[in-house]
Amino acid sequence: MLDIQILRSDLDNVAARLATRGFVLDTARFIELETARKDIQMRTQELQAKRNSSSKLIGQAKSRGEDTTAIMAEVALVGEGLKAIEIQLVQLQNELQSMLEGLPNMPHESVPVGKSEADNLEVRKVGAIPEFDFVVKDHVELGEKLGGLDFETAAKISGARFSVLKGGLARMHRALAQFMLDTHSDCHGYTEVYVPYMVNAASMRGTGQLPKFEEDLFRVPRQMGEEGEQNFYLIPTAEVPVTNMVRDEIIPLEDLPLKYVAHTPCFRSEAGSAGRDTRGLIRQHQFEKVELVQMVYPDESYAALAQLLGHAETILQQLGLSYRVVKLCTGDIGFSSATTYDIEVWLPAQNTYREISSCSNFEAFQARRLQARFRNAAGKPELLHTLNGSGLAVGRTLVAILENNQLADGSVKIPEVLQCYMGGLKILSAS
RNA sequence: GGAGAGGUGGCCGAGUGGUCGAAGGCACUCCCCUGCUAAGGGAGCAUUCGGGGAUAACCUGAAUCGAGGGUUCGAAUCCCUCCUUCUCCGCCA
Repeated sequence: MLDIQILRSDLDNVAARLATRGFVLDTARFIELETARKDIQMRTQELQAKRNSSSKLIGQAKSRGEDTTAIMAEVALVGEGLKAIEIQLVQLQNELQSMLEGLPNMPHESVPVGKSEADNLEVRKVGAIPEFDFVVKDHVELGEKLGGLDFETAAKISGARFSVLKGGLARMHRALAQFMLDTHSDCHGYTEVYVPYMVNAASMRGTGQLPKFEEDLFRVPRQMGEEGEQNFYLIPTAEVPVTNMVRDEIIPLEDLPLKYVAHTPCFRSEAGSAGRDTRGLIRQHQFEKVELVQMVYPDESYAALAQLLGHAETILQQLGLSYRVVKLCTGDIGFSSATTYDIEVWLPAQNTYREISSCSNFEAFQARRLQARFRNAAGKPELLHTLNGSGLAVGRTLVAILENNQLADGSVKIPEVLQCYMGGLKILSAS
């Protein structure tokens, strides 16, 4: 959520910056709502002040044993007027609030202006692209040949876009998550956390998935009390539960930065991407991810983003995978993000780089919704900056290893750093 | 699932209809005192949103005592619904 003060004081500039990401801010509507809000709010508060002071007088008069019927009648009249105008005020504030919640974050000045992913900026390429002297197989073929990847059974028990992993593949999948968790907590200073996979609506709202992106989520209806219904939502990323840990909190300055790593499943309905990546593990309703989350002092958030990106890259380097880092342009960054770097891993069978991590600085955008603050040197609460990034998406990492480490006979070399997680095994073969 | 007790400011903790945004304590900030031990005295110290002011200091209004609704001229205090925490029992991984 953007700071409404900025909208009030610098509306045209905000509109211009949002326009770079293809968002049209209805400035006329904002001004209209804001003007009405100001008027109604002032009138409401005037009446409330009158009621308060009169009620106070009644209290004083009664304690002296005086007659209060006249003044009470007068205040009752004020109360009537108040009821009506308070309803108006609440309506206006709700409209303003939902308009505000619908606005995406403003891109950082350093973000390249562009319309689509075609305009993203390649920052660096790391690692040589592997060459093969045989025709490469994709991960689906490799996995099925190895007997460890089974989409038909997954379709039977759940449906499309689910998978069953078996044997060595299942174990490598687990090994990857362990390796990532251990690396980030032992070497990069993150505290490992275990968190709920279902969260309430307030949490989804806090990190910006709601109200705008409900269609991408899996909702779990839940009967509450007599008639009330209160939904759970399956998390689309660990970002949601982990970042929400600081919702409505004031963190002591000396505790910053907070750095958390969590391994969770992620659930996405992918409503908008029917027909894309229907083959294989690339795009699933359920996948696993090791997520890095930081809450930091505002001045340090860009340094923290660079670090966090490096932490994610370390994993790819240690696995021996080739990748590139891309800075997303204004037209391609996510709703809540001010700056995003994607890490894309090389997939031989697709002959291209594919996203395996996304690292973002949200600045105060999430913190404002979350009321996630710290106490600054002057002792005043101030909004934190929040960041997160995948470190990494486990399923896609598995895909990358299968495809990049394949041998001519369809067996797959296990990266050295994973071998200790796999009982010393060096190679996956059909056996 | 059953029974009971709670949810108040950064923390602890008073407060059962009226000058309470809220006693007291702790922590913190500033000043004074004291040459020295986790000593004493004084002052300040919630958040959010408005209005004024230089988008300062500051002045001023409103809202907020788990959430939402209700009663009332007036609610932290009374009523209703919900959420949540703790204790005991049951059950279970």
